[in-house]
Amino acid sequence: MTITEVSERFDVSQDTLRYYERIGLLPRVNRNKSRIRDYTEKDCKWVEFIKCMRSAGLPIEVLIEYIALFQQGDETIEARKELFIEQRKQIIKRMEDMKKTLERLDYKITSYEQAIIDKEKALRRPED
Amino acid sequence: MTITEVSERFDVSQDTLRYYERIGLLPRVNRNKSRIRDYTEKDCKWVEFIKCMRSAGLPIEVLIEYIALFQQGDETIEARKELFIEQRKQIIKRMEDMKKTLERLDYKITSYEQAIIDKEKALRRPED
DNA sequence: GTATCATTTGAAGTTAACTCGTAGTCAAGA
DNA sequence: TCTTGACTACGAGTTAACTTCAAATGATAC
Repeated sequence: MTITEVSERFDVSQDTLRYYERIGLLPRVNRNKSRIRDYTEKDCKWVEFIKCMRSAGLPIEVLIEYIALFQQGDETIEARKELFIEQRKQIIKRMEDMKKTLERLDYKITSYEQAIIDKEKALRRPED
Repeated sequence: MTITEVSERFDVSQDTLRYYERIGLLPRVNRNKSRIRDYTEKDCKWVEFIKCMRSAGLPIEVLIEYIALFQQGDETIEARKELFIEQRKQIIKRMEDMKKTLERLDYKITSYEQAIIDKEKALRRPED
């Protein structure tokens, strides 16, 4: 699979794919005889995984650490588990913050709606 | 209220408070006779509001726009409402992404736990 | 066989959101 | 009066995460 195909399939720019590989966020992708990247299904799984984790705000640095641990084999299972538990905690914290903000936005939106209705009512009153 | 007090009260650095004001994210704070900032309760409300919105990931640019609209008065209520509705949509999208990631992390954590248990069991088996 | 086009690498540039550095002001304490 | 410490403005520096650029290479189309 070429970089163009992977880029389109996962909606990640080619530059980003190369960048991820360069910084060790993606395990090194194999090249064909012309030194051009040839992505396997396994590589694609990684891309999809990274996309998912990034969309939840996990920092690249943490993901690099995870990949490194993963490549060291079964000895690092405990460490990987701890890493995920920590990230899980942070996602929950962020979701709580967002929930609070959401409630506040909802309240504001409702108030604004009421204000708009009131304004219209005032306009429709005969004495104006 | 001095900048030190506000900074401590909301856990926002003095630099950030000055920065927010400089870029128009905070309405201009009054100075005393010595040109030193003297925050009112109203100013504090803004700081708290900005902190809340930022914690949910609303971009500074959007918040600047909101403050600008707010300062133009009642004519901008509709625009402010639309701005909030758009941000609301984006927060919900991000929360959904996070929820998906969370489920995936939970699954991984459980698998790792099982793997650790299996490894320990293997160690305890008499034939080893 | 030459033009075109995707791809390669590594370095430099960009953006958002701060954060720091510098030089200067001002009020209070020794 | 001298110094100490908080504060000021504003420009420069930083960090994360990309993105763009430039020069070179290789394959394909005509």
